[in-house]
Amino acid sequence: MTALSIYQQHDRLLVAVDCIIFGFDGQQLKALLIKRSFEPEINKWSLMGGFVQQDESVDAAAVRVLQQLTGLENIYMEQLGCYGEVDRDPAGRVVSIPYFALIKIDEHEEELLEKFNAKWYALDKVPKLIFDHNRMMNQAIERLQLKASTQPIGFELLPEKFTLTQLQNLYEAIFESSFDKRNFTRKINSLGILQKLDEKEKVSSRKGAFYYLFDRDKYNKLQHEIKKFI
Amino acid sequence: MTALSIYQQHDRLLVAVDCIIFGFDGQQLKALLIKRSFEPEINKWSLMGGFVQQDESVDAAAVRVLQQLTGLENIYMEQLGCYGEVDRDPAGRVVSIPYFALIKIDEHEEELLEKFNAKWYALDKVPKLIFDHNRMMNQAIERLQLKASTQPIGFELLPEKFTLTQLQNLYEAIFESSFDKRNFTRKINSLGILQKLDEKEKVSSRKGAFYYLFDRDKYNKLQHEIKKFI
DNA sequence: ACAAAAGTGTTGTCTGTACACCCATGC
DNA sequence: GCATGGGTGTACAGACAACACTTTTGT
Repeated sequence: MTALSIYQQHDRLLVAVDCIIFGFDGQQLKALLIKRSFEPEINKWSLMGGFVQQDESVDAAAVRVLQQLTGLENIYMEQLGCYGEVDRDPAGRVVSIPYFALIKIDEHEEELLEKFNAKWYALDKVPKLIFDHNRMMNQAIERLQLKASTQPIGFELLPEKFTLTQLQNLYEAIFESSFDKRNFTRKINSLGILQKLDEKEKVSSRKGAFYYLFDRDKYNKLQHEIKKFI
Repeated sequence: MTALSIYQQHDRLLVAVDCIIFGFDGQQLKALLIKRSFEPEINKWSLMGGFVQQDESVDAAAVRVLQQLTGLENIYMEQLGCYGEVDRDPAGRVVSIPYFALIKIDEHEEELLEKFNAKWYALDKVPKLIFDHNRMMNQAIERLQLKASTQPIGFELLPEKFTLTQLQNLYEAIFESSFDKRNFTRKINSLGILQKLDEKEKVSSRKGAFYYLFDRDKYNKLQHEIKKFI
């Protein structure tokens, strides 16, 4: 009896990963969806997904799928859980592990949209998706809100240099609410994790707004003192 | 080509569930562990687990495994995520979905310990477990803390009637810290979700302490106003 | 000179925290 | 009558929320 055969009697299932990809265009949070090019549910809107292979970890499968379908690497990803209903996929017994990914939308937009039938949808305009993908999407939004309130993941969605107004717009989009500009600025500055540059962004105003950087070193030192971001 | 055959080319994996079972003995939070009676890693301490079958959902498998190994039904359970490293189980490629469960320890204790090689361990005395089960345990503790701070799941660990001291001891065990009795009482009472009984618990003090019930109806009405429990 | 976005302080309210004594009862 | 755990109020500090005007500069 080899080690492998111990489990021979048990059922084996297909295991998939699905990616909820978030981007921010400066005003709205958006999710990247594709029109499926294969059965079942061909031509319907869907998350980007793929199957986990025998010799790769589930996390690695998520990274691979994201890379294959978008060309993106070194992306913030986080596992959301496991969707395991028997009939969730009509074409077979597939257990799916959804991940959410945060990308800087402007760096990659063109290549993505062309390559596959991909499209950015504002979160309140997301169409009906296949299977249980809308539930996954909603879970991802909730998790993004939860996570963004206690950890500095918002910066994954912004360009490296950003203005305070851009940062506030992002958080307003994530939390679907609006903040007082003075309170927001004071709160963010008091965290001590931003680095102010001398350079100004001059496109969206005549006066110009100072650019800031997220200072990851400062954050790493302070992170145990920071309970709440917003 | 049948619907099923569409996915024929993809690998199929073993999918398991593992249960982190928490109980509270009045003083300490404890986890229920078993000494494995089968290979691999026979006679080592382990979480309670089993394989997901072709015709049952992953959630249903977790409920079934808990029922089979403890006799317990109608138990609070919550999925924690997915552990998918290739080599996590040396005997085969197994993806595991851990769940945490909260049980009222006193109602069931005897039957459990006998039936299997099961034992309650205080959380700071948990031994080395097989595979990645210690990581799962730690994740479960973190999740329990997170969840208990915003939702009324503590009551799943207490007998139906409990005193404020018992409730405080529980929260102190969960958060590994101690609270001021007056502040705790005021906070809990201000939530308006407890029902005070006329009856007193007379074992642990001469004066006696009033019993309370968790009032789920009141909670359901108030839940959107309650952001934070403790 | 004006339009448009950037930047900046103060005050009141609420929430959380620290702290100590009397009460009821069984023995 | 005393030992044991139960029950209760107040004061201070920090966090959060509401609020409006001046600055800069391109046209």
